[in-house]
Amino acid sequence: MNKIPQATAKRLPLYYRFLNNLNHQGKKRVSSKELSEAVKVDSATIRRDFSYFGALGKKGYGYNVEYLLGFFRKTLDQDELTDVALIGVGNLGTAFLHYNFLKNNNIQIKMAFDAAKEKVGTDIGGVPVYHIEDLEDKMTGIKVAILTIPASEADGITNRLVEQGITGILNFTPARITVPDHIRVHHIDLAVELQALVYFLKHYPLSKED
Amino acid sequence: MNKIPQATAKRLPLYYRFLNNLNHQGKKRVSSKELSEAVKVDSATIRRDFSYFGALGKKGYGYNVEYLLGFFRKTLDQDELTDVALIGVGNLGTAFLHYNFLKNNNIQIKMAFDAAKEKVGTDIGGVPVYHIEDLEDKMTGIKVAILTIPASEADGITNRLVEQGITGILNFTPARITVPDHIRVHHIDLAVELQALVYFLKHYPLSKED
DNA sequence: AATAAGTCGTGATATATTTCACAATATTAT
DNA sequence: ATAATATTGTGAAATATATCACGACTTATT
Ligand SMILES: NC(=O)c1ccc[n+]([C@@H]2O[C@H](COP(=O)([O-])OP(=O)(O)OC[C@H]3O[C@@H](n4cnc5c(N)ncnc54)[C@H](O)[C@@H]3O)[C@@H](O)[C@H]2O)c1
Ligand SMILES: NC(=O)c1ccc[n+]([C@@H]2O[C@H](COP(=O)([O-])OP(=O)(O)OC[C@H]3O[C@@H](n4cnc5c(N)ncnc54)[C@H](O)[C@@H]3O)[C@@H](O)[C@H]2O)c1
Repeated sequence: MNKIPQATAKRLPLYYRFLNNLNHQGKKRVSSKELSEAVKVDSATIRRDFSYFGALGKKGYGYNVEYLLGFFRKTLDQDELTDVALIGVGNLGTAFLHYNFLKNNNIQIKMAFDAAKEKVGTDIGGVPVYHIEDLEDKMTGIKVAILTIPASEADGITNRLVEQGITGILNFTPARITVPDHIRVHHIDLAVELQALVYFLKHYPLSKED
Repeated sequence: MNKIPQATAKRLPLYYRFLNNLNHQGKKRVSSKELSEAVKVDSATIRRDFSYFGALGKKGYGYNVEYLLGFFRKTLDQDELTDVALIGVGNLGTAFLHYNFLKNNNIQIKMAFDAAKEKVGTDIGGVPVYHIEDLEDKMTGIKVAILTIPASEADGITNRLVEQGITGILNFTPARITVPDHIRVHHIDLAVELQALVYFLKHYPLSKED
């Protein structure tokens, strides 16, 4: 595809969500300056981001909310549904199941797996929980997994997911898992985020928000 | 302080944790190459990161695990305890309370707040839950907060936190909150992370891990 | 119709981060 | 001892990202 910078790609879902809000509020037009205040991204950065997709706005006017939203809906494939499996129905996994990302987007946790007998067979937030031994049977066709198991289990389960044909993993365990090159892993390391915040507070006082 | 790049600062807690692991395993030395494989960061980047703190290794040898660990312990202020308050004891907040980041570091959730009567007065994972109305009374001295309330409540609570003297917020709500310049906010937007992962899978196939 | 105000899209520039590649040095093997 | 091997620390180059600043165009106002 075209060359959308990764930094831009990471902001797209954010723009999408705020445009959706504006649309629900009945707003018809929006400037990069207004959007900037809402999402806390510099207005020049927003204009640059949008410009990778062509000229979406009008000089002197701004952007048409509905048009922009429709454009991003296509670009972000909001019309295709992506099914996701969640592995590890513990504290964190259970929170995700209750939340379910479905709310206003195109991503849905379709099934969950756990090793504990008492969790298997239940239904949390409308998502069935299967035994981890049934992973290979049940998970056919699912390409994305959320990992919320203990760190010690991460490598073993990852290998099974790779075998099964996964293409993306959102990893909440502190383990840095090893996968073949064609598989994408995003790590969200909550303890590291908290430590980094504290480090910044002590060592970079008064700096601006990030 | 000196000029540690932010990108480097964000990796420090990660290095620290892996060095800790190595130390527990009884390992005495480690090379940037080995560390690179463990944390999935290019070895040149690791050497560059370390070099901001001076010459911590020995050519032809690598790094002494114990020495490096001691160095980072001081640098990351692992000896000072940072107290944190959590606001919003719902699905996500409860998971964090059970986890408590205390486990192997210097950060501790000291108290939690919620608006729901049935949660107030309880004790989750050893952390007392107070009523949100008592925020100003109870929270004296605490400089960091984790926000796990509904998005609609984010602005109001943020203002109260700012009044109370907070300096850092880890915000899990989808709202982009507004704060004065001297306050640092890190957003962790789980829905955005998942959407971004899916976007990358569809539009950047076969690219390497990030 | 003319003027003023607002806003985009983007070339140019600034800043930040990563990676290459190699001299210098340490360790290990013979 | 000597040679072979390993590994750091860093200048230089490459890449990535953010921001400035302004011409061109749109809309609103008089
Ligand atoms: N809870 C948090 O706030 C938090 C914060 C940061 C990181 N994490 C990380 O997220 C992960 C999950 O944390 P948690 O608090 O939910 O832990 P948890 O212990 O509550 O949940 C883990 C779940 O995984 C299941 N499990 C264990 N082995 C399994 C296997 N082989 N296959 C399938 N399921 C298996 C367990 O039965 C349990 O239900 C951990 O790696 C933790 O370090 C959690
Ligand atoms: N749970 C998830 O997996 C998940 C994922 C992504 C984002 N989030 C975001 O995290 C936040 C929390 O999510 P959740 O699933 O835990 O929601 P939740 O509804 O389970 O919990 C919210 C809690 O906040 C409390 N609360 C409400 N108003 C309050 C106030 N004014 N002061 C103090 N407490 C108040 C409620 O009583 C409740 O206990 C939300 O903003 C949500 O969008 C959650």
